[in-house]
Amino acid sequence: MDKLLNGNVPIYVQIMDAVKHSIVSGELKPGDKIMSVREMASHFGVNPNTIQRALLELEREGLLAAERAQGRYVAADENAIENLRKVMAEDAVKRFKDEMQALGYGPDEIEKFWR
Amino acid sequence: MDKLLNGNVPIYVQIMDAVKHSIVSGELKPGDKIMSVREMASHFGVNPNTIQRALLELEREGLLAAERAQGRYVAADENAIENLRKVMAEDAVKRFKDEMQALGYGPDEIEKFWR
Amino acid sequence: MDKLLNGNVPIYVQIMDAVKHSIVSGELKPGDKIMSVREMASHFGVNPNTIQRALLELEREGLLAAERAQGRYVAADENAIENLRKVMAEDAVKRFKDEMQALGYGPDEIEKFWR
Amino acid sequence: MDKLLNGNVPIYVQIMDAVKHSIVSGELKPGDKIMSVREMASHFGVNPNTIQRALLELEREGLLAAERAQGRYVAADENAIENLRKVMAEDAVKRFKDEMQALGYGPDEIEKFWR
DNA sequence: GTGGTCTAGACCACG
DNA sequence: GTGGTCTAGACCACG
Repeated sequence: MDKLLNGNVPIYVQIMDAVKHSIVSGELKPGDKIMSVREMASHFGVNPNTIQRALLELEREGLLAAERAQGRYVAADENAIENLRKVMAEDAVKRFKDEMQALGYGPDEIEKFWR
Repeated sequence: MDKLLNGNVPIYVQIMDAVKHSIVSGELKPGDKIMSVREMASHFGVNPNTIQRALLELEREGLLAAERAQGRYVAADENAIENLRKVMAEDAVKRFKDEMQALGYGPDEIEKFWR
Repeated sequence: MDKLLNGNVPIYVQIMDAVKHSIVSGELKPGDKIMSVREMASHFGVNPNTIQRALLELEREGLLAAERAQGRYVAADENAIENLRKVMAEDAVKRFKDEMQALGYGPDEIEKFWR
Repeated sequence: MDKLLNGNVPIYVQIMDAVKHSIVSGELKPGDKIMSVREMASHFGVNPNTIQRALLELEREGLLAAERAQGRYVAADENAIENLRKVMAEDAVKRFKDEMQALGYGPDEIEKFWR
């Protein structure tokens, strides 16, 4: 019997994920200004420092950029976004396969669920 | 931008899921005695009442049964377990498809990730 | 000589029964809002958790439904209520027959008490 | 919504009832010796004083009698027992009718449950 | 306000 | 020992 996960994914990582989803889904396009730290903090109901950390991390990944006194915008170009989408999809696929395997379904049997 | 999930899956549901996984994976077989309420409580680090609730729910689903002073055991037969496995797999498939769609992949494009 | 019953019907079952009686007697009609958990707890002089358990059980039976922040209401329609009334009556009949049999009255002899 | 009964039938009355049932069912016949106070106390898991009170009450009703150093026996004759049976049955009938009425069944409708 | 979840801990029946 | 019930009380999400 496994241990519980009890939601131990850090909030700032969840924030990063939400922003990434907004980007790959096209809701946010290259160059678009994103919400201010304060706005996001109240939107998600978390501390502004937590938002700060998530956005800094996303800057390091090259997805966002900040311009002093102008706010943050999407820095990734179409190419980078397409890449991100692929990586996130592969992640989802991996998690899915693991889940199916835990249920006792081998790679071949998964096909059955597609027809 | 979606709201955060912030781990709002109730602990008792997570416990139910852990037990179900133990059953469909074959770790627990029909008739097997499961851990006592107190054991599970200390194993998962939660209150015995939370375990109680999860196990009662699983009894209602017909997966477990209790015998006073003897403990609980797996009440589902092979058939019921096979059924549960299928339902859980279909659930996983649905969640996966939703996730892929959120990333902008249509049903057809998902196929690409299998070759 | 039988053992004593010593009132071992759990309180939450007694609560369920009280609510069911209110419903089949027409005191509570389909769609009617019922007392809040806290109100019932103080009305019956028991812990809110005990009420909670009784009401959850009744939800599972489809008699009640809850709307977050709005309270609970009677979810059963006239048909379901009529059905419940029948089931409860058959239960009462069965208990009565058992009691009469314990007193040494066969099914035929019970008729005498009706004229 | 009614108040709960919460098992408020006094234990000594429940004991009386158990003895009466043993008598009308024929398990105990006129003249039969019954269990000692101590035996009954341990059988029912209650205080001997509670048994004492129940048996004294039954003596007052003429059902039992005690003989110093010999124990108690059934003092009622066949006639008295037959009478007791009738009274208890009428009680059961009354309680049953009340229950059915609470469920919304009139005296006539009760007949339906007999065919 | 409402219901939903959870903890901490007690006491019971049963074998 | 085991599961079953109950209390007291906290904290949460939701509107």
